[in-house]
Amino acid sequence: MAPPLYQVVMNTIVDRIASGSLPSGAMLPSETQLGAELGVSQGTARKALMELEARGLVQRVQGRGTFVTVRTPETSLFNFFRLRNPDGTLESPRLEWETVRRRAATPEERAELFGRPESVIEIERVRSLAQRPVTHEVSVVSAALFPGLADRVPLPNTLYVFYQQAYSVIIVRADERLSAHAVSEASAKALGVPAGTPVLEVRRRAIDVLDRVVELRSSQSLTDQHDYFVSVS
Amino acid sequence: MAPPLYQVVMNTIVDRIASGSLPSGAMLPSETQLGAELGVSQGTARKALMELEARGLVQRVQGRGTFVTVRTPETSLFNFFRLRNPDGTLESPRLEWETVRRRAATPEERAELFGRPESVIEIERVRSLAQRPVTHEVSVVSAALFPGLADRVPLPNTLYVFYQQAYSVIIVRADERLSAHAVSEASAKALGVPAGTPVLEVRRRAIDVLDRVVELRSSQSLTDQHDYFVSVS
DNA sequence: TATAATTAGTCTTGTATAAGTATTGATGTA
DNA sequence: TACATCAATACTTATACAAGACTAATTATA
Repeated sequence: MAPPLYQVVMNTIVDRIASGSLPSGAMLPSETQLGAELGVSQGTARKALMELEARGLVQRVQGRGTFVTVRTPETSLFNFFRLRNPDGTLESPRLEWETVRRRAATPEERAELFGRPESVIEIERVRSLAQRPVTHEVSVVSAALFPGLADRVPLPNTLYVFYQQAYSVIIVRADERLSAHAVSEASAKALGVPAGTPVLEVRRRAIDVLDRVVELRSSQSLTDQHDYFVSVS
Repeated sequence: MAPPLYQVVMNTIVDRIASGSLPSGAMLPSETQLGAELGVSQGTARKALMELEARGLVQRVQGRGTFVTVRTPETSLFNFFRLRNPDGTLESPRLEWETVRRRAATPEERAELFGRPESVIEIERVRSLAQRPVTHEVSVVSAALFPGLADRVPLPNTLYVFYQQAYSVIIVRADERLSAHAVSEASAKALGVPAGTPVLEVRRRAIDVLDRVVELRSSQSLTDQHDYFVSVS
């Protein structure tokens, strides 16, 4: 069965974005141009663009055009870093320190990550809010998918923006499993809290626009001063 | 400025659902009928219906029709009760006990809840998974918005389904603030765990189809055997 | 009972027109 | 001349409508 035309149009655009030929912030062809270029009507091109907007991949404004969604630290924060003050406001978290190393993948990581990588890059970080360490997180990505990443330390504060800018890997959604535990030994040391302190543990699988699991991240956060904010529907 | 026609169509349908004249599971008029009835084209009626589907208010299947989304305990569970086994599966949580009482609203509750109620109904519950109490939750709703609710104990297991069936109050989304704490004294007693046990606290504001905050819920859960599952995008 | 025809619904595509945005160029004035 | 103002215009997306294709359930028929 042939897929509908508008899906064909969608796929070509997704490919162009994922390949980097339409970089972050770039203006897409207009509905009319796109239709002419791909041999469909303006209405069909329009439907594809609206679908992509609904998925958050592009943004459209009447009278101006359609643009590849720009992931700034702020928007990325809003989506994936979600510690908030009790009143709902948010300061920027500060990156205290990080270590980046390359190592062999565990069997679980091989099974979960896209490409079944033999070798992974592990990024360990401590973030602080209000002059106080609050989050200890470890991110793991395939070394093959992010060549040379380990040589680019220090990495930018917001990894998802960096993935998109430097590797055209666009994170669009994530699964998270949350639990409350007594802080782990490693995190207790990293955060400078006594053993037994309750922490919020978040285990996240980040998924990109091509539906690939490209990052595993596990974090422990202190939530006596801040809340982890979620909006569900 | 007159709103676009498709929004007018949307609003009339939302009103019909919220008023109960289109109950849960009911079939809506077809695109063609709806268009004729409201004096717009089939395409415009279609656009309204698709928008409502995107919001989860109706479900459409080609060749059959459009139906008001049915909230079963299962779908409601999937949306708003999110404790999972580590492997992602889910048993049905059992309702251990509940108490329902009417009392004066606190100033915070008055400020948050729709209608600034003087009087609220408080529903306290303990749920268990695998023969073990895991969640202690307290829900608070406006007494005016849910008349007679306190007289209907025992309440059904899933409140959101009940709200829709009995009061045509349709919860469509929620804000949640999560944190990890040592268990509160009340919850320690309710769950039968020692003081100091880490629990996941969830404070939720549930919002209905008319954009009203209709329920405040605070729960404490044990997460040593289960995870709290979230999907973000 | 099986099978074909019909009906009633959504889905896809196309076209015309409205409305919003930004640029350009003319015009008036200090 | 230099500069601000304003109208025209050449883009863009948004709205609305219409025709035909596809899909599922029901009804008629062999």
